[in-house]
Amino acid sequence: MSKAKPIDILIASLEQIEPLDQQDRDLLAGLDLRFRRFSANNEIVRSRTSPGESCFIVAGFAARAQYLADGGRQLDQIHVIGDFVDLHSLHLRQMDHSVIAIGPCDVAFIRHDELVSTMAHSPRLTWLLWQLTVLDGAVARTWMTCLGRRRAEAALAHLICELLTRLRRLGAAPSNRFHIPATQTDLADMLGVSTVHVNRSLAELRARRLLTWSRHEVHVLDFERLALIADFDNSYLEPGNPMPKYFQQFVTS
Amino acid sequence: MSKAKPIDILIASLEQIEPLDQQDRDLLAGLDLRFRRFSANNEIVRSRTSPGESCFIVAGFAARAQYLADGGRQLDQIHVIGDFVDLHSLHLRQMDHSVIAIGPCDVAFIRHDELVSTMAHSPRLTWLLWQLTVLDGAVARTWMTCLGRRRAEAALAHLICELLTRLRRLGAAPSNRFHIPATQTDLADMLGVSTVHVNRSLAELRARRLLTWSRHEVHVLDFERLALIADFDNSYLEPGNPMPKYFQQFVTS
DNA sequence: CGCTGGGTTGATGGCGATCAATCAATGTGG
DNA sequence: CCACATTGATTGATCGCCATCAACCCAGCG
Repeated sequence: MSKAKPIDILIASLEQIEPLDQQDRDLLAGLDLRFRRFSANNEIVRSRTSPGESCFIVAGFAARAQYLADGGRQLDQIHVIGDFVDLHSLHLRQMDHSVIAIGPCDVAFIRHDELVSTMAHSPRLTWLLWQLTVLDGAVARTWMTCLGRRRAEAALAHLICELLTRLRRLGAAPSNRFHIPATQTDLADMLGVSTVHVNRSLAELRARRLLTWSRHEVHVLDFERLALIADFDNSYLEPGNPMPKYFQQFVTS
Repeated sequence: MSKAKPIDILIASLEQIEPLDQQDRDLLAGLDLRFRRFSANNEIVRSRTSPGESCFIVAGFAARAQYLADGGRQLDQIHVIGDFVDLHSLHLRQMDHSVIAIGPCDVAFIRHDELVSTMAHSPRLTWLLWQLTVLDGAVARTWMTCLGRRRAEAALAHLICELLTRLRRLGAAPSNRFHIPATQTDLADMLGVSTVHVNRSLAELRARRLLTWSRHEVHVLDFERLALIADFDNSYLEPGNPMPKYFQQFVTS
């Protein structure tokens, strides 16, 4: 685990879903990666463009953002290390959203043609990458329910539960503490409320002694109760179905 | 087009993205379909189950729904004829949402094993089905922005613009009129507001002479202005990238 | 006919927006 | 080392969107 190469981060992320065989790992390890560091609020992928590469997060946090005519923005989803944030561009003729850095963020890019030929050699990787986009949809739907039907405090609690659950799985949240460089402005754009209201919702969670959040350091004091007021159910974060056998047996046409 | 068999509806839907060759059409035509009619508010696919089949809409409307602990629900997306609404269950170990009928709805089910072996014979169908799930995500993100950052009236206008755009493409909205059996309660659960407020937002749109909506018959009078207040941009509804050549050349391992 | 589900309208109140001020932390140039 | 600027967090005051409760209408239907 120490001195993990960037590609190992992606491999580990995929193996959370399903174990890879050595051949798949070799295929991935053979990929030609381009690296770049972004600082807060910079665009990793720009809306309305047609990138020739997809990217995953090597370090830090990123988010998907849609911009409005009035200059406002909605953050749809927050992504953590290992997330293949821009698999979508493989299929989208034009990006419907931007991917932006939340705090400093290291990103690895893979050219689409390389990605495709890798998949052509591995039904399992094809299946897994497809699945990533489907699981992504489940996260999106869950967040929609927060936006549409929960009050800001509950939605914020839900977001924190989700982040903690995901980071804990990566071993990045020892004793329910984690670092996240998001500002209250970022949270406001995520929750669809004003920064002032985020501040008050957060103050309320603190007052209830459910968590502390200071200087970008979050400490969840009572996950159980936090999950309760958030109406949080982690099953949407679970891995999906393993690849069916039949999928393996591709026939060259 | 007349007397279309149910599978032709799916084929037409896929060919909106990319033309199929005869072999792919034959593969689809050979699928064993199970049909069932649902009436309003009945569950086509139930949340938290693990279906062994996926389904597409043959006639009518359906929606994805997530339920809350307090008994409320959020409708995440409305689906129309030809939509492969439940491709997700192929990948999800457990459904994170229900699919319910909005008004009477005819649905065709395909067993997962059949679907998978069909894909195993056609990289193009694999690519297209994957793409459907990705495009689905783009629609979801766009709706999130409506939920988070638009007032009810604008969000409602946006929803109507989306429906009209999709139905027009299917030839199901002659002269900007279409039928939809959704009640104001359904719209409220979609928009994340109360039925009373839906009623008032709708009244406002009528007062501005942008549309009429009565007895489940919608007539959009001024699409341009409706799109303007909705901040509607249809590009997220466009087809995605065609299958890259390399994807074709699967290697049997 | 009365019942029922949906649509419409009014009154009242709360959540959250907006404007504004203050404060804490950090950075910058002199 | 200190004035000054900048960024983000916090708090108060006021306002508006939308929830909630309640009544009423209307069409379809047994």
